[in-house]
Formats: sequence, structure tokens, C-alpha cells
Amino acid sequence: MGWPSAPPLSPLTPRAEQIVDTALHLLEDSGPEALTMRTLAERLGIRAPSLYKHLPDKPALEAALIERGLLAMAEHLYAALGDGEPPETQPPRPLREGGAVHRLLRAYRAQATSRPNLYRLCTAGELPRARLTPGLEDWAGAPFYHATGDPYRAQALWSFAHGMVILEIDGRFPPDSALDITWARGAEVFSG
Amino acid sequence: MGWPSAPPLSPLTPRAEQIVDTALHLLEDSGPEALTMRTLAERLGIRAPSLYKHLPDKPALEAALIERGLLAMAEHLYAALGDGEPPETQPPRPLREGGAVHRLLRAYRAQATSRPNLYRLCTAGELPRARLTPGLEDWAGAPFYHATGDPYRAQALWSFAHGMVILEIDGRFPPDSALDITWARGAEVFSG
DNA sequence: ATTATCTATAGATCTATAGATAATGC
DNA sequence: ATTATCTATAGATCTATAGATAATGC
Repeated sequence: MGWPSAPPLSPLTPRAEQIVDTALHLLEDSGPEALTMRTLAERLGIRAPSLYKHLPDKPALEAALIERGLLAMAEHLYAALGDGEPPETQPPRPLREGGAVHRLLRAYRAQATSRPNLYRLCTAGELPRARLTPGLEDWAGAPFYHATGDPYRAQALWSFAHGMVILEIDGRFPPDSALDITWARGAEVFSG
Repeated sequence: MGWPSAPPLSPLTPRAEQIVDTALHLLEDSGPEALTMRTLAERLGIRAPSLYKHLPDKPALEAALIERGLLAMAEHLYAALGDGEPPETQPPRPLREGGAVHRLLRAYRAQATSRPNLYRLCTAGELPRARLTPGLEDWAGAPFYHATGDPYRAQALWSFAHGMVILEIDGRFPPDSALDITWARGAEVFSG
């Protein structure tokens, strides 16, 4: 008995998988403005038009990246909640450093900042829901519910976490900010 | 005795002011992808090259929009904290509906959602600090400090507010979400 | 004279399609 | 035959500059 597993992503051909993988690195290394079909092809050692034999169009590529981002984030979050420890078996540990909220937030921050450009792609603007594997979005959001046990607190906690991460990634906090403390304050507040 | 007033924005010529104003409406009505020099000129009944006689380039236009957005938001927030009621004269009202945190959050949400495209422009990606009036950013962020009395709580509260707003604007919450309740939960949690 | 505007255009990109060509796998 | 790639190119934009032209204000 453990956490639910992710809905399986629609399979790609091996070459398409390779392309998406290269795109992932290109995005992370060089930022979203570098993620063009031409530059991607260049990294693969081919010409841009060849890409269209493997992926229908650029939105499809972006959707594939988003799916991988959501999947990686969620797996990280479920692992942080404790593998094989669904909520019922976990004693409530509010206000403790080792509580579920603290662990969840630490994992969220670590995963997001480890791939900031992918995180931005996954969360900025509207989600291309029609192109995503059904159920993936809900499954990826569920850890917040598991950590709080309440849908409203879950949304509020996610908002806090997303706000912190995106403002941190975008360099919006004053450069001398002690963000560790801010994260800890947030965790305490939401553990009460 | 009241709240500090905004640092004065560097003045533009009347025509430039008009252009910025039109850009503001164009952005809000038609979204960021419509904010091109050509479309803006069209709205003004002139040709795109004419704009460059009034504003040096497009980043300057964007900076002017951002300044206006920050100014409008901050004025709204200061007003919500209570005009002429600096923190010392306000009795602490934690956990009360009428508390400073509640009022601040309500104002933040109302202002942001009243002009979502401007809000996005002001908060997405990196801030063109070199082009902004010095002191404006700090002044605009201060209401969060005034409402919490602590820099860490202030940053955490701002993150929550920004996360809620941007996720709401971008349609990231499930469509049947009762966001009023989520906002209230957040306000309670940060008032404790 | 100065100010606001115009036309013409350079120069950079991007996505995506059509059709040809080479290489691989029965 | 099928698969992967290529070249050539259509078609859409965008920002911004140069230099000409018309209108306004002394």
C-alpha cells in the first residue's frame, strides 16, 4: 500500500523521446527563448524540418516537456511525504520540523529550483490541458492534499509554495533575503 | 501622519503619457501578444515608426507600464491598510476578519484581478530594475511589512498572495474551486 | 525652426509544408 | 518499401532606423 502511481504518459517513439530529452536540456541550459525548433534540431545534429516527422508541432513538444516536469515534481513530492506511508498511517505532526508540510515544501523548493526553466514552463500561463495525459494534473497536485488533509489548506499551501518558488526563481526578492527563514515561517504557519 | 508616498515617476511628455495610456488599455483588452509597436500605433491612428520619436524603444514602454502597475497596486494596498493609520496607532487585530492581513489580501486580489494582464506584466519574469524609478519597488512592497510587522512573514504573505493571484489568473485551480474560502484560510493562517 | 508624422526598408527570427534524396530492413 | 533526413521556401511577424514631408509656432 502506497501512494497512487502516475497515469501512464502516452508513449512516444524512441526518437521522439530523444528529441524531448534534448529539448529538456536545451530549455534548462539556455532558457525558454532558446527553445526553437531550429536550435533544437541543431543540438540534435539535424535540420529543423526533420523534427516534424517525429512530433506534430511545437505545442506537442511543449506539452511533452510539461508532462515530464509535472511527473518529476510529483514523484519527488510523494517521495518526500514518505514512501508507502499513506496519510492514515502517519501520526499527525503539526508544528514539527519533520512534519509533512515541512517535508513537502522542502521537496517542492528543491525540485523547482533544480530545474527553474522547466518549472516556469510547467506553471507559467495557461496549461495546455487538452494535450496532457488525463489525470496527470490531479495526481500531481494531490500531495498537497495529503499533507494538509483539507482542500482549502491544500490550495493555500500550494499557492504559498508556488509564489515562493517563482519569486525566488525570477529574482524578485531582495538579494539579501534569508529565504530559508521565510520558507520555515510559511511551513510553521501552515502546520498550525 | 500617514503612509509614505510613492517616489515620483520620471515625467514623460504628454504625448508619451498618452501612448503609455493607450498601451495599458491595449494590453488589458487584448493580452500581451497584442502589445506590439505596430498594433499600438494602429490604436493611436499613427504608424509604428512614429512611436520612436516619443519613446526610445519597447522595453522603455514596458517599464512605464510596469511602473504604473506597481504604483496602482501599492496605492490600493496602502488605502486598504487604512489611510493615515500607520502601524503604531493600529491595535493588533490578529485572527479577526477585519485585520490588516485580511484587508491587505482582499485589496491585493481585487487590484490584481481587475487588470490581470497588467498584473502578469508586472510580476512575470525578471523585473527591469535598471529602468524603474529607484525606490518604487521597495515602496510598493512595504504594505506587506506593515501588515505583518516582520520581514519573513511579510515575504511569506506576499508569496501566498502572489501565488493565489497568478494561479487564479492563469486558470490553474480546478474550475469548481471555492477560492474565497482558500483566500480566507490563508488570511487566517497568516493572522495567527 | 521645430515637431509630428509618413514611406520605405533593413534585418532578425519563427513555424511549418512540399517534395527530393539517401539509407535501412525485408 | 519504409524511414530519416535534406533543401528550398512560403508566410508571418517584430523592432527599429533613415530620410522625406507636412503642419505648427515664432
